[in-house]
Amino acid sequence: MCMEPIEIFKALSNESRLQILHWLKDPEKHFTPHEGIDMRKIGVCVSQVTEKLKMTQSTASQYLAILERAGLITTERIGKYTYYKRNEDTIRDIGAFFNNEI
Amino acid sequence: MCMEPIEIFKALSNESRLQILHWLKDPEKHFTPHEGIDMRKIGVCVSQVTEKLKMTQSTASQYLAILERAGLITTERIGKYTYYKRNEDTIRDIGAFFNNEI
DNA sequence: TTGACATATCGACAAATTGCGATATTATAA
DNA sequence: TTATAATATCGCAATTTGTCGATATGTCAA
Repeated sequence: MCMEPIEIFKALSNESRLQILHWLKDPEKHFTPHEGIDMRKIGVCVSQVTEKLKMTQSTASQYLAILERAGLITTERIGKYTYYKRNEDTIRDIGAFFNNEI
Repeated sequence: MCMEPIEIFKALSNESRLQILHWLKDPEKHFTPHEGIDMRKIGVCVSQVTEKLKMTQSTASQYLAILERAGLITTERIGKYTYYKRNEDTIRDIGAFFNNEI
């Protein structure tokens, strides 16, 4: 368990980032399909998030980076796409932190 | 269940405020006694928090107000003292929100 | 190699947050 | 009523965050 609660709460202190995390819970439901990729296993790419967010590519990329630095999502580059998906480990840990420390 | 997750996460995005919330879990352990008050039932006053925080009274008062606006603590004025204690309801709700929505 | 697309990063600027000192308000005791 | 202690609020400078447009970097296909 290696996480920075403050960094995590800051990452969660933004409606758009909260939505991204929520959408990633059931990506098939929220994102348009992409290159026959299994979103559940691999994740979704920046373009998909950008479209869904209705914000600029720059902002989407930065928000994903913030979530990643907080440990809430993981990243994997495949070809020219970068896929992001939830990191259930950290999400579980912060839940536990919530119950124990807060 | 009436809470603003963003406001709550912002309130939690600060080391001092996180500590206050944590200290209030077991106030007897963390605060110096005060006027024979039962801290567990009534809470702790701004002066106690100020002393423990080692910050100014102004900052302590503001941080408590932020936690209160987020619904994480409740306030009760008794005489010239204002006592604050945890609001377990909201804390439980945000935990549930975390498990369901995040 | 070049063109085109996907992503990351930089620079900017407004808005929000941090934490403080000074001051206003409230409540009690004398 | 006044002095005093406890708390809240105001105004501030410094820092961080939100969001963008522009540009740089990476990757594949032709």
